[in-house]
Amino acid sequence: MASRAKATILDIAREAGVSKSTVSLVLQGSGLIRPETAVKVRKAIEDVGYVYNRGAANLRKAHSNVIGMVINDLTNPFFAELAVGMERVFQAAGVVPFIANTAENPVRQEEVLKSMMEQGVAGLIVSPARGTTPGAFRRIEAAGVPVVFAMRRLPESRIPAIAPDNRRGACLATEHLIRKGHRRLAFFGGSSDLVVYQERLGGFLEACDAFAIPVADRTIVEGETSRKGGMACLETALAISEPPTAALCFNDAVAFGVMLALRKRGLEAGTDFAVVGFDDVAEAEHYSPALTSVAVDTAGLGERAAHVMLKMIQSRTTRAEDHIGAVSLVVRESSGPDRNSQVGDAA
Amino acid sequence: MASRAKATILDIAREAGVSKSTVSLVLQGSGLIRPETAVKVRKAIEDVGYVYNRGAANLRKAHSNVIGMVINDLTNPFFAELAVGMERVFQAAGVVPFIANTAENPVRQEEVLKSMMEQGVAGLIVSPARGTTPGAFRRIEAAGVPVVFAMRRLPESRIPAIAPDNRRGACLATEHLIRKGHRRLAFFGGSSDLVVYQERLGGFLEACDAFAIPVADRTIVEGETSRKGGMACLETALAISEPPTAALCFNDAVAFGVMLALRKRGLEAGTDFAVVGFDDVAEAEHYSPALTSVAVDTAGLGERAAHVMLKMIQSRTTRAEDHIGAVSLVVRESSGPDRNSQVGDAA
DNA sequence: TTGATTTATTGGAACGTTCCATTTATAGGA
DNA sequence: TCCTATAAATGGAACGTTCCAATAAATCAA
Repeated sequence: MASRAKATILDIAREAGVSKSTVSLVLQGSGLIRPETAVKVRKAIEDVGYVYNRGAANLRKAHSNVIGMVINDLTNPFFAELAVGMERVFQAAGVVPFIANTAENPVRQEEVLKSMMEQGVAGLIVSPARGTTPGAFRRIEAAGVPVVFAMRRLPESRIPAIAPDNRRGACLATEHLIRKGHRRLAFFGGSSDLVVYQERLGGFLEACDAFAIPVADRTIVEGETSRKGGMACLETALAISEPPTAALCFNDAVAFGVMLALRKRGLEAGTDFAVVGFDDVAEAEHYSPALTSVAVDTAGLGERAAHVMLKMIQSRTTRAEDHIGAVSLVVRESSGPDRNSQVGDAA
Repeated sequence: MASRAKATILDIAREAGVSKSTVSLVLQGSGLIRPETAVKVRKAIEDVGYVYNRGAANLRKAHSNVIGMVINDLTNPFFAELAVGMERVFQAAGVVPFIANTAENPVRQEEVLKSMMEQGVAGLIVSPARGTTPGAFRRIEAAGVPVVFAMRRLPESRIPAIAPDNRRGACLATEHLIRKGHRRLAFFGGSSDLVVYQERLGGFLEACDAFAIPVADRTIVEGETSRKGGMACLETALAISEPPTAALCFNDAVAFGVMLALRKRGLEAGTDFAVVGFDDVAEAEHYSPALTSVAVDTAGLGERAAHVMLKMIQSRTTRAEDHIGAVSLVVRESSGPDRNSQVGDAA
């Protein structure tokens, strides 16, 4: 089974008694080949244990069938879901997406992008690492390889982005808290170097403005976008003189951290302090108490991003429109009314 | 910036006024080149926006610098952690791992493996999808590409596997439950087509035997390895006449499902029913109640797998030894004593 | 039968690299 | 000065494909 040195198209040609061109045609499923010849060739392919050399083929074929997905944190189930959504549509299109993780490290991201370019990817879907410099994609754009940003965008960049309506989601969630009677509100986690952060915080402030919450009653605590970060945020916020009674968190991970910190203090999320998350990861529903969160349809955004990418490749363009995904607030147990408020549960 | 048609080594040569061979040497960091020449060439590379064509290079260079990681379920944070562990060591070695997800689908896995082979990977680290046929890797082995299994192994295969000591972990956990006074024990989730399942169940039964638990008091419920599966398992188990008072779960996802189902019934894990998970994902610690689980050092296993792979590539072999990782039981709140037992909390 | 048309098949020239065998330039020793 | 040794740079032949233009075989119309 299979000779030592790897078989090429010529070995197959010899084995089947045809020319290399014929073998190539069969490999591409050309209709020009007489069926019986094709069968003969295919048998030879089996016999010699041939594996197609896509590198060699790409040397002639202009573009490849691989698309790169560069993701900033695979450990976050949120991004894993995104990846899965994309894969679904790529699979149907016969493209194989290769995923790489940058672990939120711009240097690593640079390496990964370089490697993918060298590999000759047809396109790149990227969720950029925090701190990515605007110039990081200049060379890739110059090379004419289409890029789409997913979930995150870069401050000043003409690269199309697929992202949820962060501002509206945050606004919705904040309104919800205010309607529950909360008047001293916090925004927990994230940092201002992320566009997403600015959008979400913007929505929070917009709602505060709309309901005339005094600036003094808005507590904003930046922090890591992780459980640990969330725990720290709560501690910081409760230490101030007139602490908030409710918080919108940058994402669900932060929210889980906040809930954990509450429990450690003997407080209960929902009754003693209202918590709302963002992203609505699968876990949110199963937490105790179940987490109120802004659902962003992660897998759907992944599919959308993949579609945009395919279209860009097909039409050989490097431009496309941004896409803003609809969001909705999923109210669960973690966002109860303010205990000291007269307003109560209404609305 | 960057001409339209993509630049090649020859364009650089022309630009820098040297031969293509010189450029190639510079690209490989050869010491044979006079430093000033190298500088000149590197400048030209920048100027023309050159991107290295690894496909073309691999045509001559025997083998590439990319390693494929084929993972059965990226959504499971457990596997994401594994991937991250591997990436750490590959990065240090200057190899870029490309990850692909098979979504637990053998057909998809076949496509993914084929695609990676065509791409000319130097090696493959695989966590095989459920239902993988033993022959799936025959061609890859025949082609001389090293393969390592991570976390899962195949029934009859000479491919080296890196996996935790499942049997011992299950045994440890079961002993713990028995020492807590439980006498009617369950094993929840998973299915017998997985080697891992057989090992974990084996450990469970071994401990049962050691403590002379009657066969009638052992409840084994197969099911999906997800929260949903766990919920179903509990329902099934509680429906029988003498239901178990404790369960070892196939993995943490199942355990979370069991805890959720308990809460829905108004029962509390730890006090009303003891639950032990397997894998000790990050979430386990933060759950409420915190989940007792068997820690397997996921990232460590990932690193180990990556090291084995690098060694195989280096020594051009396709064989290596299996690796069995140490496990330990992390006792938290979910595994309280049996309420009706005299034995109590001792040990 | 002959020429035109269609259907199958085929050689050969790319594609962008690497690497070996040479050539050319530089320096050192007599 | 010439010869040799070393250092630096180079041309050309691969590598495994694709694709164009060309050939060969089969079919058809006259």
